[in-house]
Amino acid sequence: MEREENKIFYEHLKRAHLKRTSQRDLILDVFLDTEDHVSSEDLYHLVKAKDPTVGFTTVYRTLKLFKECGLARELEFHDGRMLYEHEYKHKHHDHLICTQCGALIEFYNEEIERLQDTIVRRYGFKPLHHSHRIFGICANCQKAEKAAQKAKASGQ
Amino acid sequence: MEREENKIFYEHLKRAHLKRTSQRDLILDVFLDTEDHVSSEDLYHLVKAKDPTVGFTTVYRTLKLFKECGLARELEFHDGRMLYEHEYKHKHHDHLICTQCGALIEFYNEEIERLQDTIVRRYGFKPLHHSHRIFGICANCQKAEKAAQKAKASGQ
DNA sequence: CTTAGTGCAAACCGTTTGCAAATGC
DNA sequence: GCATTTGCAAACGGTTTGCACTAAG
Repeated sequence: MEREENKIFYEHLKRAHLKRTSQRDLILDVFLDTEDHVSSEDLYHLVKAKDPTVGFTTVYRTLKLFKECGLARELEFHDGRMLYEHEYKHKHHDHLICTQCGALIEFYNEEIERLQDTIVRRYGFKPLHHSHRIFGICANCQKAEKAAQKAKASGQ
Repeated sequence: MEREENKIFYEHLKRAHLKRTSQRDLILDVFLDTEDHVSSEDLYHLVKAKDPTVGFTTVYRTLKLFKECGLARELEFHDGRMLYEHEYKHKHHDHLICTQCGALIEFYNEEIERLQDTIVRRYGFKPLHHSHRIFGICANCQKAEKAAQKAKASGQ
């Protein structure tokens, strides 16, 4: 199953005089099949399930290649780990991060993006990318918290 | 030289049944004398200059105490290191980060803060704090870059 | 047959912890 | 005296690199 992303990747390899290998092919396929966000570790395990001979280093380095050619976006998770998400044909967005369960909720706000532009202009700053994260408790965890409090109160 | 911050710290210690020590006193004084942003490493060296017997661990742990009592805010720098800045009587702000020289420029935008509120409300998300960083090249580095290009062009 | 990729193991690096000795209360 | 703190050294955990071997072009 050839996707547009495969072509983009192969062209990136050619452009940089890099080689197409079975490992890279597999890692790309597995990455494209993921949803949401994966760590290099996550992806490594998914790949290993299909071919146990692939090493972590290769997965790690291949993710860097995906980043270079615009297939993956790297984002800093709440504990300092890096997560990867699809970038190709995915609109830019930022994240709400639940510090309890780690859930990631994507948001996008045109107005904020516009305001950022006016801010950087004011400082003569040339923006390359940004990371806008709001940390807190997601709706689910709040519900669970309330239920736990209730149980505790009635138990006493 | 007793400052308001000293009182805040001592009260925090008392509240938590923690002890006031000469090390903690020194570390607080040195921290209060810093401007802008320091890493735990930076602060350690500044403290060590005044008292070489103080260990890194103590500085590190004391910074955590400052954070707890609202004297310091911890922020994630561009390479994953943590930086600390004064929080007491300092208005909330976010940062432009120069990926070339590491310069930090503070910005604050009322409108963005307001928009964040409406976003979290939409998701029933309870916000605790946020980190909004715009990475790019600061005005100074852009100038230096242009000068270098010019020099190269005339040299050829 | 030359250049790049792979996988292992080890280095890295800031952060964090276990512990025995020291200190505040 | 008891509980907390200190400073050392070592663990930690994710990331990154050196290197001998393998594979692509």
